[in-house]
Amino acid sequence: MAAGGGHGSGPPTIYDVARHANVSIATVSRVLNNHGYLRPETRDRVLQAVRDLHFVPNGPARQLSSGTTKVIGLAFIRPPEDEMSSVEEDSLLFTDAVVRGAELAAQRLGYSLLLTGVTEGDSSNEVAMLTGKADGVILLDRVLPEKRVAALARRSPLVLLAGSGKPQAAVNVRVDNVQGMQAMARHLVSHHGFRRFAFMAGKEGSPDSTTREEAFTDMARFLGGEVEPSEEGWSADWTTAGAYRATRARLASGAPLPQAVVCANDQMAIGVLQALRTAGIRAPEDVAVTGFDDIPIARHWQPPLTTVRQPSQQLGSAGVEALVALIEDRPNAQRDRVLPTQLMVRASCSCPPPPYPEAGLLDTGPWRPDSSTT
Amino acid sequence: MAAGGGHGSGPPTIYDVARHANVSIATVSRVLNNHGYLRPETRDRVLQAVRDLHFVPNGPARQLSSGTTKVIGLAFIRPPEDEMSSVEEDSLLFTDAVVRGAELAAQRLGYSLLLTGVTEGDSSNEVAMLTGKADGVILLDRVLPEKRVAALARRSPLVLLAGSGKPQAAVNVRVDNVQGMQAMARHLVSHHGFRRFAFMAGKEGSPDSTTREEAFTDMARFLGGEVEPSEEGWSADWTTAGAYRATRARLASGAPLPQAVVCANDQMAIGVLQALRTAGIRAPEDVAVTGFDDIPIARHWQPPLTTVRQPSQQLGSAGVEALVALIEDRPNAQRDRVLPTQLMVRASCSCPPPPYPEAGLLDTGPWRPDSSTT
DNA sequence: TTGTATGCGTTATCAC
DNA sequence: GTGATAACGCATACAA
Repeated sequence: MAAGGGHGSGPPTIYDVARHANVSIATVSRVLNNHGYLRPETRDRVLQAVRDLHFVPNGPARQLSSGTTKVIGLAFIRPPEDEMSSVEEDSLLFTDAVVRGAELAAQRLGYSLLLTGVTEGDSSNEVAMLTGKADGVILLDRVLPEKRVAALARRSPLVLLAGSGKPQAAVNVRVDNVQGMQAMARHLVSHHGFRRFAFMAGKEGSPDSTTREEAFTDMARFLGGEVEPSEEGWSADWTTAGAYRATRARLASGAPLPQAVVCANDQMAIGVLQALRTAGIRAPEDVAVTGFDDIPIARHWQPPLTTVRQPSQQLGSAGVEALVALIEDRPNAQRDRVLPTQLMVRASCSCPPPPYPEAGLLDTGPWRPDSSTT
Repeated sequence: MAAGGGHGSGPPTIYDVARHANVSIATVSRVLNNHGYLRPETRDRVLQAVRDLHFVPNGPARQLSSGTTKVIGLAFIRPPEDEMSSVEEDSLLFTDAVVRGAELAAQRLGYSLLLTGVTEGDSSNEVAMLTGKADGVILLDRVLPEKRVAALARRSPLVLLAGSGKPQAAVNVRVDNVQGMQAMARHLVSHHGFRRFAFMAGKEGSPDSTTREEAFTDMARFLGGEVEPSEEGWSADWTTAGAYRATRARLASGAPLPQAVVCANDQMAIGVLQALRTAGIRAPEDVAVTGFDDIPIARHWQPPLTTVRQPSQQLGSAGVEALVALIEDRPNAQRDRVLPTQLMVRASCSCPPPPYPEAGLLDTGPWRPDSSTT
């Protein structure tokens, strides 16, 4: 109720401005919003009053009256604080990049971003509340189970980012997992001649992991390769530590190793590499290892990681654009959008390193994007 | 005005809930906010109605009425889009980390974060507008000139993050640039015996850059070293690309090189390293290079970067905490807060690498924090 | 061209 | 315990 900060007797309102300029509040509102035509003289008087009083419009009042907030809510999963290795910390870059892209697009379109990190167990209706504060909501990577998504979508414009792409309830913007993994399979089978693979899956039931696994497995088999069932222990929970443990266990079993381990993300690929190194197995000479995402350290790792790049920033931007189209009811709104991925060939698949390992780093950074698809 | 999304006839209000539960809106408001005492029976009826109707309170209305938004505005400088190298884009930018920390603290304290990137020329009163939408505002680095800061502080609780610490108008939360840079100077002069330095400054007028430069210069000179004036071209705009260009220009001038280039942040250090490499100059053998921030890729770079770690996330958290204390008028509010920094000694200063370069990567990753101050 | 009056959905102050 | 009802600050339909 009270202004709260000891900042005088509350901020000035349009009433104050109106009095100061000898006009009505309607006139003030008009000049503030460039509506109707006013005598320039009046206009100037109002603007002067605005400056004199350091008037700033009250957001909530404006929003309440206009029925629109010009705010976009973005919810993302915040990992538990305790189990964050440095590699995990790096992985947050994906989220950060998405946020950055979203903020940029929002700004361009005249919206602001309301950020909401939700912890795994969600607990409260934190994200439902977003609905009341924003004109639309973006959900990043499965912050909500599908049922609740459908419910949300009924109440507010909604965009799902980096999800499975299945929910019909909302607009989906995601990345082309299938294309990326197919390119990977082609490269490993056709270029390197590998036949025996293992696929390191992410968290059980994760759509991203499932999609990537299926895409790789299908294509590899189609090309004559074979993939160990992930029940053989090739499964972790997206984390480096998990993949490290899984790989060590697998090594201890004594079963013959595959020629290549294809991982559902970069963090796990790094875990696999660590485990191999610890066991004295060379990569990529003895076993090739690949990842997915192209997190920043991927190209700085030893060996530099062959992986699939996904455009994180664009994902954020595209999400906001889709949402705004939805909010503003534009007909050209695409119900779904799939962003391309790109195979980044580096050394961990046993491709030879380029002459100047870091020459490309001022540019987009790959040693060499895959060219087999061009 | 209109509901806008074709989502029925507008979201339900407390009136709808009241009707559905056969009570008055006052009662609904009471159960929603846990005020006064109500008959449990009534309470349940209302809650049931809330569920039935999927009611979510209208934020703006609530905010207008209560006079508080429970929102914190965070403004940061957004680098020009065209000037974003992969290092800028991919690396956990200092800004991203701060945002993350801020979001976390805000959530804990019951606030949400409203993000506003401001482009260099500021142009509009974007950040002034924040004042009308949030209970308080955080300004990251140098988003506003000092005069406007003072004006803002008069109108709203205000926290300056990573600023000079000078403005008395607002609360300052920052990092101990001086201590970090002094440690760096001591290490380079006393341990390595370097005498001739250059300092690569960040954006002109940025308090962080100025402070770091002064701290390093003063200490280095005190220890008998000399530092080229930054007018000699050792100045960029915090970016890798800028530092790369500046360094190339400097090399082209033919002037003798310093023994070490100390940079105001990691991104620029990387730019310097790139430029040196391109020119066939070895680092750290011919010229040592150091950074500031300890962004994640710093320790993965070749050579791994000697730098000063600053607790970026904590900076964000501390900023929010200080702001909330200000907003809620708590007396224990510290006017100023300075977070410690830590010198991270790696290879780019020509210190020898540790036996297993990547051994620490599953942990927090530094090779070796500086021990000269202990 | 400008002023008057009403409504936006809540919270909170009264009465009952 | 619960129900009317007056703000909150702004936008806007309708008058003038």
